[in-house]
Amino acid sequence: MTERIDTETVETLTGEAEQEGRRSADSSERAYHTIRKLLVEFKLKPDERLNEVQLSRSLGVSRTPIREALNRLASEGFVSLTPNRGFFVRSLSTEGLIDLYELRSIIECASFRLMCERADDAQIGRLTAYWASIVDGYQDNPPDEILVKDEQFHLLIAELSGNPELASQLAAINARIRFIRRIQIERTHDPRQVSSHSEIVAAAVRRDAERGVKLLRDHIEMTVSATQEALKDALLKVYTSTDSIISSRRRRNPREG
Amino acid sequence: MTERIDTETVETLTGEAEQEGRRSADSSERAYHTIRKLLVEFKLKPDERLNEVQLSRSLGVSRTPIREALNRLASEGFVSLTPNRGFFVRSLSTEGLIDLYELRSIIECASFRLMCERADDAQIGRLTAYWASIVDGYQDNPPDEILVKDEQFHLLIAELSGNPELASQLAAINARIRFIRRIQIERTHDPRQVSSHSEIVAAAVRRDAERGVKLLRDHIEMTVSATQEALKDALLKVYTSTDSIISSRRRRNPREG
DNA sequence: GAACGCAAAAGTGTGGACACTTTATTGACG
DNA sequence: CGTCAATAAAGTGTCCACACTTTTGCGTTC
Repeated sequence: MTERIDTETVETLTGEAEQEGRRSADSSERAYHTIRKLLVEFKLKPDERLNEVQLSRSLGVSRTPIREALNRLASEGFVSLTPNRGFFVRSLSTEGLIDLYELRSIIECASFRLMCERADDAQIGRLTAYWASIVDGYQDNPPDEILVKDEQFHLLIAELSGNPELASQLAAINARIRFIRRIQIERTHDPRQVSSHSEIVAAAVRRDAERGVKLLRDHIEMTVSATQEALKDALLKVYTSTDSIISSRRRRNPREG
Repeated sequence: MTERIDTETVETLTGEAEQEGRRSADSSERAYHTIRKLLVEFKLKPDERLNEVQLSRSLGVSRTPIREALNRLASEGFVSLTPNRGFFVRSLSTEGLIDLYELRSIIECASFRLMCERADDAQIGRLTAYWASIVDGYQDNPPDEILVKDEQFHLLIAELSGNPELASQLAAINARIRFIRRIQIERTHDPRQVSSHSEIVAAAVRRDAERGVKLLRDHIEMTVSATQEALKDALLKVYTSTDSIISSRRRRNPREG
């Protein structure tokens, strides 16, 4: 069976008819987003070797933009590169995820603290307004929506810290844990999420850094433990799906642990 | 005047004779390190447009590995990419640097805290041993050596936190502020650096997280103010050097702010 | 029949070509 | 003279070709 990628997912790239040669001038960019999406959505499985030729065929572009995309993804931690052997999907280990959650907690807590110090009332107002605009029926949203809204909420705090580096770091971390977060959100319909966010907003209004940091830490801590469980589901979900891109016979990279 | 890059710096790439075709299989990797070094050392100036053809000629490889290297450098924040216009050296603004120092402080303080919680005596021993091995005549080293040793010291703390993400984040941040740190170290021969490190080690041995965090914060804070001054020197150093690669008439990228 | 080695196949790494876009240059027009 | 348009030059984005490396497959040997 020749390995093929779900066309529905990839369509975006080949969308605009392309009988004749090149003209788009952003194949790399689109390849980057498409492959990244495949990674986030588990279409490409952990430890799997990425075949450049196959990817280029699937996305309808040559290997050059594929490689440029993979290089970017490599420095962002989505994939790894072994010389002369190619790119591999980042492995999915519990420890690695816990580390990322820990990093996220650090960035977010620091962001909140700085926001309390620096943000003026109008800026804090943006946070309360945003939360007010999504709080109604928050839990009734589909998981994808919840995920986006939750990420936006936390990202807004990072932006209000006044340090754009914090915001971009958080965005990068979010992208890397998104795949597991989505699964975790599907599993746990915890109403405490809502009250937790409300309390965080309240602490922000009072400029109560200590309280907010504690809330955030617990908020994230809570998800970490849920993640442990979600991970089992994830692994199941990954290794049982029939439309695997790579052929069934899966082998670990012999050069890595 | 055709723009040329100091050959002495670049030599590393063409070092091993290459009359006949290709065979190395790591041109991208070497291009990455070479260009990164050029950026760190100010050989390539802020806001300057990077000419791929020229770079490829200078480094003796084709544009393909150059572009792969630039893509990686782009996602690491060293350069930016504007479609159809190419790669530009990250601009050198005070605010941006302060943000990076702040991020560094956040990562380091969190690392220290975690190290105190998690590292066993043998691991703390590595820290004390490393510091003991470099403390003698620390300030007498050339600036480059001081920089490397200082970075290693702080990186070791991040590693001892037990969270590899923290270590890799810190390494990335260090690379981005290295160019200004070097200049700053040249300027300020502050003996407090030494005692500061010693105190940090002492706090680590006592597992005194609060004390260590305070020391680190002050330690970095101190450098930030020195950086403000160093920046003036840097800008001078950059824009007065006669063999500027960019022509005198300097224009900002019209598509950016 | 298991281990080894050799040859074919698959796959990555890089050079080079060329279309399209941006930038620089030239010349006409006000 | 300065502004604008047309044109030429330079530069990027992408494809393709091919060398070199790794992996697979097969036959040979003990």
